[in-house]
Amino acid sequence: MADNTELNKSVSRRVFSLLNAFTLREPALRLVQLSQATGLPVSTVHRMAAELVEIGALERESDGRYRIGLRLWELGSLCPQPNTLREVSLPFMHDLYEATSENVQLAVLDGGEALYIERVWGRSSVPVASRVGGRLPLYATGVGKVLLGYAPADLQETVLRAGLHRHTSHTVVMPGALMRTLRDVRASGIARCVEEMTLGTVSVAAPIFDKNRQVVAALSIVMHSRARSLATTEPALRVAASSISRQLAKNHYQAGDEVQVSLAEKPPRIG
Amino acid sequence: MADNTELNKSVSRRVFSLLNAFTLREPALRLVQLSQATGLPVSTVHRMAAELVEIGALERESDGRYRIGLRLWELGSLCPQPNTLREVSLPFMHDLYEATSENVQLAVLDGGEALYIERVWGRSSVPVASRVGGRLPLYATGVGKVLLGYAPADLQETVLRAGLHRHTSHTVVMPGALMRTLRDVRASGIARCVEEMTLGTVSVAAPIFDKNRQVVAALSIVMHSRARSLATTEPALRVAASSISRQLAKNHYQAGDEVQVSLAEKPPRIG
DNA sequence: TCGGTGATTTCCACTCATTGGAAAACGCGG
DNA sequence: CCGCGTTTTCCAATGAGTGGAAATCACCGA
Repeated sequence: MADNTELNKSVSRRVFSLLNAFTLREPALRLVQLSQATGLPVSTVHRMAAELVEIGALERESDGRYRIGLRLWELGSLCPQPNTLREVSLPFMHDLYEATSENVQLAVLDGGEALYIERVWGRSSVPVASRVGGRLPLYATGVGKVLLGYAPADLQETVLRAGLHRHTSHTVVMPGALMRTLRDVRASGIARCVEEMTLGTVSVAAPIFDKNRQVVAALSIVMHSRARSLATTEPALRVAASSISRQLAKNHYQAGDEVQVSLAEKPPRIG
Repeated sequence: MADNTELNKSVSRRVFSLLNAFTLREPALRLVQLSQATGLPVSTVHRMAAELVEIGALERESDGRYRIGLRLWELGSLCPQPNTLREVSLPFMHDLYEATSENVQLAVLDGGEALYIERVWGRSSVPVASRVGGRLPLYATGVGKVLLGYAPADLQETVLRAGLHRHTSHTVVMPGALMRTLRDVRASGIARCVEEMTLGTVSVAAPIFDKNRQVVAALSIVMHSRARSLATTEPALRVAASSISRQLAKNHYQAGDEVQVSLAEKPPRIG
């Protein structure tokens, strides 16, 4: 818990170590929990949290627990990378969902993990472990294998060296096997992931490129392992992925930076 | 620009006034711009921004401009309110989109404005002014009229007193007329908005209730004014809105708080 | 190539906001 | 009604943050 104790030099760091205490499975924390999680004295946390509530970065429930505030969500939604990708990809993701009725996901590479940016699904789709804003390991997911496959060699090594944790009996935990898979991914432009994260679900994933043919994200379909074979959904996935890439290129989207997409180009109308 | 000068007492406030300088139309700012926008001395901004970049709250481009960082997006995505609404509503929003091919939007009330939480659209949908994470006035949008119509009287007064700004020749700027509309909205459970924000677009909106029949959000369809009449889309909208309400109730969703939705309930699988 | 202008970065002594221990207030369960 | 864990308030000591100023960089036009 109290991991980041030493690095709490500045106020800003303290503030963010406080905010970072919130996670997907622990989105609401009481004062003492926050104190424990950050290693900061209770009175300090109390004062800071109160200030963050005033600012709107945090909200406080009637039961005294703190949560991430709307203003922080709003701020985060200004982040250009996920926003641009989302804006461009969503229509295609819908198409893909319509064609398959399965989960359609979009993820980027961040800090040696797959960070899920967007997800389209319906009532008949299989439940998945990923959430928008959530992270999953690169080596045991479809999107992860794509992102890792196209990543520079040193990242691949880093991930391998960090250790492959077995999630199911199908998880590939042998470095050699994984490296071979990654080469395949690169060669074929498609990654398959069969029950490596959860028994009963399989996924196919394809890379999304920017105008310089750099991989900026990965698109995947996740379905029940008894569903139609992976092979039949692959063509649709490929089409969607390259459509998105093409559209990104049109918008001059590059690597990890800018572009206002439609905001600047389409005439604003309303709802 | 330099509005919040006086209130920059604490470090946390300064940090957030810095972050708040970023907006949808100005998502990338250079050092001096940040300094101007916040009223803080350049050297101070420089030091702070550098620290925020280290933390990941900001990112810095090759051209020296700062942007909101991925970590901040990730943090914001932990905000329970939009997340829960999104998770529950999206499948229904897709259905609605499939049935109409028009923009489907979800917004909540925040700070006297409509804050857009989610949006589903396709290539054939009319372009809209709203963006996820963006804000539009309550009195000139479909979702806004719903949110305002069901809001407590004092908020209605506040909004009226703040002044109704004319966006198009159709914008209702007479307080009396607006109040009458709001009564209608409340009575009928539907709001209509005809070219009040942008010429050429119309919208219908319906409220979404929590288990205590409190309005927590508004759902709307935005389409070209020459499209099929508003009347024909209303039934579909109503159905979707009440389905979402029912689903929220199932998840014990209340007012502005918690509930882990599916995270805790469905078995985690993968992608 | 060489000034010139404006943005960025570095530096450091002053000072005031932040700190956190301690004690008081709260609130729940037994 | 008591006791324990949590939250809130308080305040004197102090070191982190500040910001003016000067150095450096980057870009442009002559």
